[in-house]
Amino acid sequence: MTDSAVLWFRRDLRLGDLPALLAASARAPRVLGLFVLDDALLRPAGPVRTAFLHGCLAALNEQLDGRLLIVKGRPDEVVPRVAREFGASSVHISSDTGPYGRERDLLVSSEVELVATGSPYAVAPGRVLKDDGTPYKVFTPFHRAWERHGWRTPAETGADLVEWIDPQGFADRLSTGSSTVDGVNLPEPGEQAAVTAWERYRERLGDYPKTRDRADLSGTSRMSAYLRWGCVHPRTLLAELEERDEVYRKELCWREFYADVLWHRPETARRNFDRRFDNIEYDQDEDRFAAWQQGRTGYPIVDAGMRQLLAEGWMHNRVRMIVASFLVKDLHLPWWWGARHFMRHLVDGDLASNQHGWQWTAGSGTDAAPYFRVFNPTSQGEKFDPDGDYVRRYVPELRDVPGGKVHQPWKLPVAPAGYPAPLVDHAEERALALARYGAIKA
DNA sequence: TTTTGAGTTGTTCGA
DNA sequence: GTCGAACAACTCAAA
Repeated sequence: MTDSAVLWFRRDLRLGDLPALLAASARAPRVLGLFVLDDALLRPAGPVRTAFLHGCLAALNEQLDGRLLIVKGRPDEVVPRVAREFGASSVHISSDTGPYGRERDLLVSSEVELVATGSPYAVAPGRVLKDDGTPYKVFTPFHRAWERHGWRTPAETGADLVEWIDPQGFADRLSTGSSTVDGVNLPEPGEQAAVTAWERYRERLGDYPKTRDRADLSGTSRMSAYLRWGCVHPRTLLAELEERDEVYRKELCWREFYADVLWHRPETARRNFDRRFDNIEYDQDEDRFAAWQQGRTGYPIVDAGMRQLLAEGWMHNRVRMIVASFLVKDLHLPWWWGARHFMRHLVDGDLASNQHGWQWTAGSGTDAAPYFRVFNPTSQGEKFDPDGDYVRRYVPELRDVPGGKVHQPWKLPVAPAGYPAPLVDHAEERALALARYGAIKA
């Protein structure tokens, strides 16, 4: 037993149910909390996710009575230096199972003793395997095996477990950056906010199966940003679900499935999971891409979604599928263009869920949508935003169009001022998409 | 090894 | 308006 240890926070910005903290406390009575602002990690993130991160760091710092050490730099340089400086013999982490995190941790572990305890998942990626020892490629059997595997109950941890080392005077110490972005409505950051949001949502969990697909209602839990930064662990949520919450539990499992897929196939963060789709013909139309990004396609549900993304750093899950289908199958643009845009703007942007969600839409992923499954943006709008409230909330040009009529503005006697005509004809583009997908099968 | 049942999220067409 | 079938085979998982 030595005197002190480092707890290096990454995507586990909390103190409750944190096994790495338990492990650190078993090694040393005095612990230094560290976060490394790593350019490589933050590069794909835009101002929104960065601001939310800073908010979470500020909240964590407050929980530690101002003793969180934030340092900018390369982890393989910063972490060993900090450990040396504070006389720590071990550095404790929760595993990061993404492609970048794995390489980074391998590099750091050649310099210091890196002790990994726990992961951001109820079941760590790589644990659920088929009887023959190979990973699952289809969700439903993975889900069955994942439920069978099970997970621990939440660990009892908290700030009072150790004495936190005060890093006052450490030369490179930074304070947290801004936790706001002009014009963007972000969720309240931090562990306490996550717990409060979850407690409030729990009362409405029973409605989840009925309302989760409705863009106009607040039927989803909006825990994604908190799960992204580990303000709360999925185990904590799972422990409070009941039998009847199967649909919600399944959604948490999707997050674990995609993390598992990325663990086994790290290259699929950039490339098609199914390499046969490398031959699909995509267009390279920057103007159409810009119209999609800005929410000026002339299809109201698509434009509302893209504008919600810019206004809130978040988009309703159903609408994410609609805009993704539109980019890939109506505009014929590469899925990774859309994936990159999402990763830049989403406050909950998670590499595994994002890249594989996009590949599902594009047809190139695990358990992919059959290629003939092309979302119709008009009927999806009418189905999941029946009164048009969602569209009017984000598209002011259509604010005076009543009810569900808002989904087909081109049918109105007078075209709404300032709103664009449809960028493409859906029926035509659908036929073209089917033809291109059919071509690679031949 | 072989066989069998099944596979997130949809649309369109024709009866 | 409502309903079922077609869309297309193919791969996966497990018995």
